[in-house]
Amino acid sequence: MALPPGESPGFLLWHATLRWQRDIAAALGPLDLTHVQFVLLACAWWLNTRGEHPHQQALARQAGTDVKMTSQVLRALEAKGLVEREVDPLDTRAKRLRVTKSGAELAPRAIAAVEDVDARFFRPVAHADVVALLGRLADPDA
Amino acid sequence: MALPPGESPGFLLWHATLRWQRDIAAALGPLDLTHVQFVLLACAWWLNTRGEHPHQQALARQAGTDVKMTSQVLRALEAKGLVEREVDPLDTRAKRLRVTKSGAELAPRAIAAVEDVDARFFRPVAHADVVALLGRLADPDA
DNA sequence: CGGAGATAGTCTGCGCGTAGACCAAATCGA
DNA sequence: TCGATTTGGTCTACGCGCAGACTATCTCCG
Repeated sequence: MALPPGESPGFLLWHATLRWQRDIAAALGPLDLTHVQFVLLACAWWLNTRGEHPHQQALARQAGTDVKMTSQVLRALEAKGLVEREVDPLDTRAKRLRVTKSGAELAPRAIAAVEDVDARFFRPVAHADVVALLGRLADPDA
Repeated sequence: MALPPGESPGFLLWHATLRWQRDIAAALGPLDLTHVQFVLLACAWWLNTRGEHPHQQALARQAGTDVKMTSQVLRALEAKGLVEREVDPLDTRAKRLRVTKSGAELAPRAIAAVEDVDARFFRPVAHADVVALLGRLADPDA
């Protein structure tokens, strides 16, 4: 019990992410995107460029987001005219995702903004170290 | 642009923290505490054992939490009978925090549970590496 | 064919996490 | 001393993040 918890790894992880999220939010604010909106837009856009029009489930899997939240955020993106959700004729339960022209124009700019934040945020540490360490923590089975 | 973002440090940081938060929540659930409730209870308890009865602001500074959320969560802890918020006679705006007998009994158990999660969660990596890396990311000015 | 179970998506509810506005009390300075 | 500013705390609002329940559809198997 060595509080104050300045040395607790979990505490540091938590605060590092909070700080990172604030930086990301500040960078995406001018683009009128939240962090999660960005992630889903970017993932959908990337899949679209590969010729895939994923279901919401597939996108959630790709982005590592909760399916229920994905549903909700995608509707927000749809309301902003950045994506379209069309019913899959082969499975009328599911919806295929298509990034609109406006979304396709926004996505690369948002990605650049986020990569810029990442570069600045992680500048104090070596890239390979971060990826190795966080990769193991984010998904120990990988 | 190397999506899927499996290699993006920010993406990994985000997901590592999400996973950690789920583990923490699972460990604290049986104690009827959320993560933030735990942090504030533990910090207040620790300060109390040092003979300090901090204001909410001071506790928020110690825990690195938002002041407004701290206010709200402390009222939840008060409703559970874990802390008391008594008006400071020297500054009637402020409230001094005192962990109750019940809170003082719960805090060490919760701390043990969280330390257990941390030990398991960070087992795949070296403790010194994590602290060095996350410490710099959590507070680059330190 | 028809019922059982699985799957895609949505709805409700709760607790952070952050921002902006607000109030009351304390402090500082002319 | 009185007014301006600062400080401690609360309120409202919005968007995650997660859990549980719900509908509609699809699939599989007898």
